[in-house]
Amino acid sequence: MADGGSPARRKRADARRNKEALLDAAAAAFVASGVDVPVRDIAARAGVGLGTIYRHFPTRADLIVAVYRHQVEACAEAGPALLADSDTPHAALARWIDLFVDFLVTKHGLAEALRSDDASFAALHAYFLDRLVPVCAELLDAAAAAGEIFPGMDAYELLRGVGNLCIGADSDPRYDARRMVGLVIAGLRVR
Amino acid sequence: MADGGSPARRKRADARRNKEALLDAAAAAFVASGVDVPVRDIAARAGVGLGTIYRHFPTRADLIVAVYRHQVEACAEAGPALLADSDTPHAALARWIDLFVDFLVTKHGLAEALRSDDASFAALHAYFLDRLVPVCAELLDAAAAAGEIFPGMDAYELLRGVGNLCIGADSDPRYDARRMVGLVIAGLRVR
DNA sequence: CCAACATACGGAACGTTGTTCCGTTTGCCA
DNA sequence: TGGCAAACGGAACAACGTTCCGTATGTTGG
Repeated sequence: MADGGSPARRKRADARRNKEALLDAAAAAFVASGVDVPVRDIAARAGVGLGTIYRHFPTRADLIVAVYRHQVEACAEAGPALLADSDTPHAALARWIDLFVDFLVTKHGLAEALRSDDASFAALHAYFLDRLVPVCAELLDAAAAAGEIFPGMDAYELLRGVGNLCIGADSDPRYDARRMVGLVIAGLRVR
Repeated sequence: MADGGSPARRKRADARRNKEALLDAAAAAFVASGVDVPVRDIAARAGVGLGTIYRHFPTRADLIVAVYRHQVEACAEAGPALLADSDTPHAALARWIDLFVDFLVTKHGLAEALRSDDASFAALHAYFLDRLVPVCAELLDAAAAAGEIFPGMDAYELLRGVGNLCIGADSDPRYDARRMVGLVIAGLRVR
């Protein structure tokens, strides 16, 4: 358990408890009110003070990353699997992007936060990009190598665009982010 | 009947003057700090009090619409002209969308405001849609009639998606909204 | 088991921004 | 020019993010 050598002392029990409570409370609050939910609401749900939430998660991005880390990891890991399972690299790309879109549109306000240039979201930005851009690049390269899409598409730009297309998709019945993303993926094809 | 004809009394001179000053100040403030610039900043630029700005422009949307009305009108009117001048309806559509994108990406924060579901932006939403959706629909219909794109694309959805793609395009050198929008337009083509 | 100390906690307090409200000023017309 | 409706200004309040420090408590050495 001790992470050998590192002098990182075991945290106090109440600190660990509060961190867990905050994660649970934040997850619930995000579902109920979106990732923009006021910090006070999360603290109240968790039954802790404001100081506590800022001590454990200095920025909102830290909290969001902590809450959604597992799902982002799952999405990242699905990339190679889809490439192996799909008929063509382009199909794998399309299915992977669909996973990403499904994830984003079901998280109230996450797409907005993801593209925000607010400094307090830098960690969020960085985490998503670090984890997903390489996967997307791999899929793009495979599809380009197979001659299915024109080469040179930048993975960051594609993800950024797809993320943008997901903004507000959950609060407008006349807008279907999946259909628009589908157009983008179709537009990538060589003709 | 008593209010028949034009009962609209001529406004007081100071009121007209202040409204003009506010429009100028808002235009400058939008350029300098984006359409999210604090109301106080606009009031200070115009040299008026807070009450005055709210009296003339009850919501931020009213102010934004007033500032950009001319440019939106110009964009709307360019639609039929492009249809007449271009080689094909699809080309006209592409050029018109480019106009729209150029307009959006040069207005700090406007794309965000446009897609916001905040009630105070309802008037903005309504104005842009009323003015631009019919034009876009006309271009889409023409392209579909010419067999260049698959039929059934909804003008509202396309504009909404294009607007989304423009969000944050002016603060990220790695992201080119025009290229992403180009993919969408390419994706519309029948193959 | 207890004391002493580092750790962690809670929430008051402050800054920013949107929005309302009302006492005061001012343009306009008779 | 007098009077009044129109318009003005900014104080005041609410919501929110963020900081800070006096207080409480888990942990550990004796």
